[in-house]
Amino acid sequence: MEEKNRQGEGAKAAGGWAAVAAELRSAIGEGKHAPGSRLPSERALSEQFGVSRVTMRRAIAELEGEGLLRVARGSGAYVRCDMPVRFQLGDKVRFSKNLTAADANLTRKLVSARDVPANADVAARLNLQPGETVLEMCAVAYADALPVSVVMRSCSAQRFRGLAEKFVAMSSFTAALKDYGVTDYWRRSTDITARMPTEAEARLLQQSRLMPVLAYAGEDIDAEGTIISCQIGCFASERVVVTV
Amino acid sequence: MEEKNRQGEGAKAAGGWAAVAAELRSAIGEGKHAPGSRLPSERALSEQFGVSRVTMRRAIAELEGEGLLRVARGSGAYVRCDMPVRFQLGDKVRFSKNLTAADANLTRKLVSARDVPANADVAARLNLQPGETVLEMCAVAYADALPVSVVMRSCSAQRFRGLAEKFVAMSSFTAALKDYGVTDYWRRSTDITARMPTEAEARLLQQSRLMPVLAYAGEDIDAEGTIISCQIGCFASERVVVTV
DNA sequence: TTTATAAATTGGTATATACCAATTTCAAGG
DNA sequence: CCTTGAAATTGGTATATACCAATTTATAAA
Repeated sequence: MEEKNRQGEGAKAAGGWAAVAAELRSAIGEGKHAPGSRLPSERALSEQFGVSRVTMRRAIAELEGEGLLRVARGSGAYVRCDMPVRFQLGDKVRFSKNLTAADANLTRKLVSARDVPANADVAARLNLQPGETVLEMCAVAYADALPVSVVMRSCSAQRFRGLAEKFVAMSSFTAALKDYGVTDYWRRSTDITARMPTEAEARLLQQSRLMPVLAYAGEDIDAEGTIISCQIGCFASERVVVTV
Repeated sequence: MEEKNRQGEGAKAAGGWAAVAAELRSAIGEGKHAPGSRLPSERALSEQFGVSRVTMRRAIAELEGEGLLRVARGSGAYVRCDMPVRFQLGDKVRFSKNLTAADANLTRKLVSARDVPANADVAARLNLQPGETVLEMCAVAYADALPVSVVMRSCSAQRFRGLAEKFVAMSSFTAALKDYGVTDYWRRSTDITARMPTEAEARLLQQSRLMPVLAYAGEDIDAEGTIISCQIGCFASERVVVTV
């Protein structure tokens, strides 16, 4: 049926999707594919490299995971122009230039808000009884129109009744919280780890499902040490570097 | 040749690898596959779910990326027993119970050490001239035999000549640095982000290439503010939660 | 019993093919 | 010039099949 696979006796060095990925990676690094430009189609590339489309796709997925490519269905694969170049061909890593979040225009958008009974985890973190009603808000943060984080914020529904509406009106949590007697608040602690995004998160962050996110969880407290809210969210790793 | 694909008219709901992954995820969540136990082979599962082995593999890869499964070539796929359960079927995230790194037995092992000319990035961070020789050491940190991080540490080769040997002998950087007049040192700042591991990193961390790592970069300074070394490394996200 | 070897099992890679779905392109119509 | 809609392009998903590579299991030899 197929031509009796000749894996191993191939002429192309160590063959396989990894070799194809390495070759493509080098070609991009050498400027053979300009940043921002579109790569040839998968079908064309697979022919060019002398492999099947499946193998070609595997190689492309690898580079997408590295942040070198951005793949758009129906359109094509593009060389990322903000060139993170986090990877050096050895086993060393270089970080992208600090995208100065300072001078970026940060905005927030409320995606959803609803009252739900607190589960054990949230109840413990908010010092509430399990089952007590909490206001759960999902918001996306943007830096100059680019989404950088999506966060699920939970707080007592009793104490902060109507907070969601106030936030939408004022477009600021800090301002909205003032109506509840919270003049200032701080982050008590933050837990950070890395994981793959859910489909919803990838969509909200406008990032590939193959790129991980920087996940975090933490609680906000006011001057008296009372817990205001707890947050669980994630940053788009391709656009955010957290400095501690 | 094949039986004319009937995608879309399938009987299995929304069909596709995502549906298979969801079904398998639920089955595991419901305890139909005990933690630590081995799943049926890919070939058996694909038959059981009524999909091709390729599709089955895609679904399994998804769950491996979520940290639910550990896949071992030649052996099988196992349900992870430390069950992180970071994902909740909605769009919420729950964190694993803090693996108390405090009472874990932390050890370090030097993987490699060599003198190399500093590239622009390292030179700038160490306040050296580009091309000046730096000592580049690669070390892996273990918590109770489990690798948790791999780090590439660079420092001036002139000032810290023989540091690698001293570290191996004393098995402690802090102790070894005392021989160079460094009584104490601090972390100036740390940049954190998430990315996929290189093949070498995945091997050293004994983790799947489908699981991301928590990447970091930072510099150590002594009491006078002089830069001692700069580090670029990553944590195994499946085993580490960084608390800030 | 232990060791060495062969066979079976199981995941990993690769090919060819077919069709779906989103996007882009382009020609016709207003 | 703009809009509409068909056609082409391009990535996404799926099947069947074959062979490679690491591991495990069974078997034979010492």
